[in-house]
Amino acid sequence: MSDIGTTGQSRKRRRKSRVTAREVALRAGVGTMTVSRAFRNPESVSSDLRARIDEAVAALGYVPNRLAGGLASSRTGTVPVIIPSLSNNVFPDIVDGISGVLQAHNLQMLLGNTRYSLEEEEALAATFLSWSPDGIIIAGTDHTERTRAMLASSGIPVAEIIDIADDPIDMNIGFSHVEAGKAMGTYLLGRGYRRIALVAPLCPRDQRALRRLAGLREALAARDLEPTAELLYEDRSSWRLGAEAVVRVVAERPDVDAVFFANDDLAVGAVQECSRRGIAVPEQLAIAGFNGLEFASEIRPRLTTIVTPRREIGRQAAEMVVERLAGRAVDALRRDLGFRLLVGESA
Amino acid sequence: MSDIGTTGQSRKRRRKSRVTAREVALRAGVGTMTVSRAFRNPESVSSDLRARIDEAVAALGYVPNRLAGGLASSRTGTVPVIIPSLSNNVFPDIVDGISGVLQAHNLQMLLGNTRYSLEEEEALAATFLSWSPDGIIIAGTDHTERTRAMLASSGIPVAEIIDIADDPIDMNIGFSHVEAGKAMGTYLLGRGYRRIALVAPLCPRDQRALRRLAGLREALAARDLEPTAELLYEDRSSWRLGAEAVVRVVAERPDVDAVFFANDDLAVGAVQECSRRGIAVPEQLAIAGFNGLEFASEIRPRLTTIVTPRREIGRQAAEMVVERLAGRAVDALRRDLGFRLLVGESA
DNA sequence: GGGACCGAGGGTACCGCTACCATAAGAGGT
DNA sequence: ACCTCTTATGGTAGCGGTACCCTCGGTCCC
Repeated sequence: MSDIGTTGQSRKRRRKSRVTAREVALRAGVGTMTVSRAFRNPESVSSDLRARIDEAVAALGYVPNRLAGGLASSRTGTVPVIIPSLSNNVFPDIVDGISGVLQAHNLQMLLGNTRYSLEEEEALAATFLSWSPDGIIIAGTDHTERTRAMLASSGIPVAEIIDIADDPIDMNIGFSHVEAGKAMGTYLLGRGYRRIALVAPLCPRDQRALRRLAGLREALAARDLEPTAELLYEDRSSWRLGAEAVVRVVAERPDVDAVFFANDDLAVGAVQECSRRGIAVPEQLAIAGFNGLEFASEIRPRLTTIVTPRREIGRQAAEMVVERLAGRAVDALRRDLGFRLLVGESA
Repeated sequence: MSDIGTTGQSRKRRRKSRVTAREVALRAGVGTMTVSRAFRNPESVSSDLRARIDEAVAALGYVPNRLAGGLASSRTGTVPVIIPSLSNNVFPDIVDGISGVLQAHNLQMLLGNTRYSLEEEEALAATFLSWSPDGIIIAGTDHTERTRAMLASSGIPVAEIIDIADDPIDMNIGFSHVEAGKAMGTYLLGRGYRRIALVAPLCPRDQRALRRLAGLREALAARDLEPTAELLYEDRSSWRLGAEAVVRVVAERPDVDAVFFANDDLAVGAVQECSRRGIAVPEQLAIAGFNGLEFASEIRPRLTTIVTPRREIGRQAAEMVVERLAGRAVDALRRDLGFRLLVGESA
């Protein structure tokens, strides 16, 4: 043991050697804790020291290591958001609402995409939780048992959004898709339509879309009616798919007088296709959509649809998480933000 | 001081006391290192011990703490993606391309949204870097000096995407927006249009949109022409904005025979508005868009636009980052994936 | 048969920061 | 003048893994 390890530093395993708080502290002639404080709560450090620290930080290009900070404090300032899709305009709106609030509170949003798979959702939840997030926002109320268990036992604020359920894991902000579907059904019935077809994507399993259909079916059942036809597609929603669907409906069930599409993308595609084929909307065939996306009101005939409070859902969910993190109790854990029937000319 | 702090463990600051590797190791009767190996490289652990560890993990519900792992190894398995917007369909496509590849390689994608602000971009880059990411993908080639410096000195693979530049920070995958604009200009000129108006959003500063306009202007200049009118909007692109823009153009410059919109959202809104107002497209007014979004081909007249390789950009960028992380050299650091002129009926 | 070699497994010193103290220096009250 | 009460600052022990060694038993080969 003459020369092995005697240098005392050759065995260090460092690779990148970023600037650390200690180096800043040395240069500024303060303790590391003061550097730490200067970053997290500048007012608690005298302006003299703060200036010296600022100088050192700038000179050395110090960037605090969040991993170390998170490990030590078990607070990371992150809030993962788990959603099933990005391609649909629905989720970007929600995410926008969330990120505005989180950003204002210095929280970092992490986005995860499940592609409508509960297995991927579970994997994402596990991954995110292993990062010790401060809170978590997740779309939907349908999860695997393990996902529920993980979230419930995580001890952090959990907000399930978009849909509402009777037994949320923790907080729940959204609206009832069943009620929304029912409202559309009631409206269509009120307009005199009786032979109604339903079209939905499954993507592969969009529970909320199915719930909207269920609500519409309920409305029909209340009048002893049932859907004249039902089309469920495995593919992603798109204008093209809506166009195909409406063609199929008309071909297979010419008696149908109205079609409810589970989302606006399908419905708009259908409206366009009808205009191409000379099918009068709504005289020959009424068309209704869901979500109230911008373009629904830009086509002619304007789409009759259900406007959903997407941005508001995101905003409130994020605010509830923030409240919780601030240690304040949140009053209504379960919030039904409702929806609005937008009557256009298509139905 | 009879009972305060005398127990010797009450002073520990633990709060959540998650299950740790040590507990798993104890239960399985192995060392912590073996637990660690069992997670990262299962083959290197004998099947006997592995089984015991698996049992303990399941029984205790152990989830490794990524913060600790990342701090110790300085590898976190994360790749932040910084984009300017989500509302536009353009970015979800790119993100999809990226996330598919990253997911396949067990890398976690983190999404950041700059809202087209270079300041927010800088803040995001700093935040993400403080999480010790393995690589980073960032939209665009225009950054603040500090952003460039941070990324360049980070020592991790950096992929700038969508646009191409002469002096990328590291890797660069995209296409030339100038060339794309020029291609559209050449096409429009070839079709006989001479009095061309340009419309773009700034959002507030979408450099790529401006470059497309610049390219178009170049094409005009080659024939000693210049744009008949230019409209730049601060608002986000939308159908409505496109509709407003086309109305304004027609009102203010009735002599305009073609309008180039910097993106399809605007262009489609314009086409719709024209059909509402009985303006014949393209006979009275030709309309061209940019991006090749799905709905561009679903309206009538079909939009003439430039199709951009969005998903492919995302895919290749992610793959280049993955290659680098695997220690392999990437052959072409700078890749121009080109674009495609899609001739519809609108111009 | 003995030593080099190999691969599985374990000990332990870190990674860089922050919670929890302890300490020191004023401030203020009597 | 003395003592308590703040307020500003620093020391230090973790947070929970992993890199870097090291040991140990078995193989292989001369």
